[in-house]
Amino acid sequence: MTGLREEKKRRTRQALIEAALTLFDEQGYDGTTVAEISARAKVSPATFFNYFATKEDVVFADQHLYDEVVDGVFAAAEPGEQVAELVKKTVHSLATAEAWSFPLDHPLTEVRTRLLAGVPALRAGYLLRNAVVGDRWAEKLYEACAPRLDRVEAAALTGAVLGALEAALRQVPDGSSATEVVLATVDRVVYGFLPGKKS
Amino acid sequence: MTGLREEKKRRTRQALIEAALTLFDEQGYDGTTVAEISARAKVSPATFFNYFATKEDVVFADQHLYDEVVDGVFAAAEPGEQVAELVKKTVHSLATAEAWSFPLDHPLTEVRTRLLAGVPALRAGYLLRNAVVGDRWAEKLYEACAPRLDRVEAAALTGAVLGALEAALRQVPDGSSATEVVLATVDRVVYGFLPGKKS
DNA sequence: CTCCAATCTTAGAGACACTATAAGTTTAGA
DNA sequence: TCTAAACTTATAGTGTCTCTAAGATTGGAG
Repeated sequence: MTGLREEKKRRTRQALIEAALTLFDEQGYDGTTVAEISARAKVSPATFFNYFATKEDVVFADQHLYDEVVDGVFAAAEPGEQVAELVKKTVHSLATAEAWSFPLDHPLTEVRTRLLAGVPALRAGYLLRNAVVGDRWAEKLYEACAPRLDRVEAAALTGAVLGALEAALRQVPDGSSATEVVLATVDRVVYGFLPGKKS
Repeated sequence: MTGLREEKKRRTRQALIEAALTLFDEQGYDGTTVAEISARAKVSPATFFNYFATKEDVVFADQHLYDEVVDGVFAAAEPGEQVAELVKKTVHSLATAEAWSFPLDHPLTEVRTRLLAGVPALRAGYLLRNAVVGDRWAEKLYEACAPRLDRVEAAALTGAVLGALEAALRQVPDGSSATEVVLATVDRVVYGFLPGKKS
């Protein structure tokens, strides 16, 4: 079923991502044109926009999968599950999701991380995608936990978790353990919202 | 000292903001060109970019003042002040700062709020500016409170507060009291980070 | 009042992201 | 092998934004 057509598309897409990240690394994001990216991937500029709606989209690759990750957590949740547990499970699932089109130890993963932190336009795109996932997360959390939480509380909780993680991870020195920071940060935020439920 | 020159510039700037917001309201953000905005304000398109670096900048007006608000809070802080107090003071100062080039009851204020929430590109810009203010806030908070907080904790705390507020305010129905939501949300986030300091 | 210098506005040319359309090419399946 | 669908591409155009240089306006000195 995975015909020659699909395989070719997959390889073109991957070639575009690799070409883009490599050029962004060498020349900067603003210093690289879509024409250069597509030339390096040996396709026409029109084809680039066939795969990615915008130039910045190529950096975010498969991040849209986060929506499905959130849905999956709540689909698997038992009714009446603790709010704190649901939040932590979601964070864990998001943190370990393979939504980056490269293995974590691939050199271009580091390039992408550096771009997301350093190029304002890309940080903005990252924050927006984060916030949109947060909207969905809040909605699911509300549905699963009402009336223990109202809509405002659910949004504040998910917003706080995502906001804290984005800011905190920015301060973690390279090579240091991000996982510990994630766990500690989530614990503290959740504890503020749900004092009785400290795990 | 406030010569005729400065006054004229101020009026041109205000005219551009009003023209832009009015047209965005009538035709949508994407459906409005810089040429239309500058025509309505009776200046050339080149002049528009003299006042605003980008089309989206016109929506954010004087939001850069938030940097000075943050600096002001920490300049006025006494050494050894409680972390919780500093955070709450900063939120209060940010919430009441006049950084919107209109009185809060001006009709265009509502238009701007609707645009920031509804147009993805503008929400992204808003989130980015929020995050940048958060970076500065975290740095100041760390300087004022070290070693009671480390850099990661300071960033997580400010990120959580800003993230929670952005998400929560999105859920508050029109006309309902945003102030109460702000206060309650900040209390909960701060309490998570500083359990002994509940106010 | 006059003129100079600084500042502000503007026109014009151009780079680049992105859209729309239509034509050409490749693949899947009958 | 032939056809229909899917994919790629060229072309032309719109709109944001940059740069440069020329024109207009203002503040201050003589």
